Amino acid sequence: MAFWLFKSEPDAWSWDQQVARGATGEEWTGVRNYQARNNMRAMRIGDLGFYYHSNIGKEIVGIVEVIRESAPDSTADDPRWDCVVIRARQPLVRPVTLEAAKADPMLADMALVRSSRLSVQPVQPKEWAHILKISLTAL
DNA sequence: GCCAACGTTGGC
DNA sequence: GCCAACGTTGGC
Repeated sequence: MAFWLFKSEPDAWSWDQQVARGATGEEWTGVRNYQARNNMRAMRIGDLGFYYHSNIGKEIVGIVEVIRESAPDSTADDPRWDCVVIRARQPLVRPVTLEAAKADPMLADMALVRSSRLSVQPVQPKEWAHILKISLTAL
């Protein structure tokens, strides 16, 4: 199983909206970047991802699960774009901010920290575990 | 609101 | 196939 990170501006589609979709999940539409799309194509059902709020909050707020593998994006007029479906699993015990991630040497190589604008990123298992740990110990 | 970083487009 | 122009993202 692999780990990922999905960025979303809460103004456009927030964690709360994602949660409200329940087990049905939500098609992760709108990605028009090859790298991000390729990351989605590499996803398998059951893979987990962090849900990151960009612009407002700038923090990882929850965990999502891939429930459908990549298929044509219904909002795209070009067949080269496709996307997965994700559902909310659970909120983080406490959000992990970009600031906290940047300050943590363990996360220095994380795509998010390296100021990548990539909207769908891979997360290393060590990074995944470490962020979960921060989320718990930040209390 | 600014702007740096970066991806994409299109003319040549 | 190069590269300038342009658009977008997202932190600050």
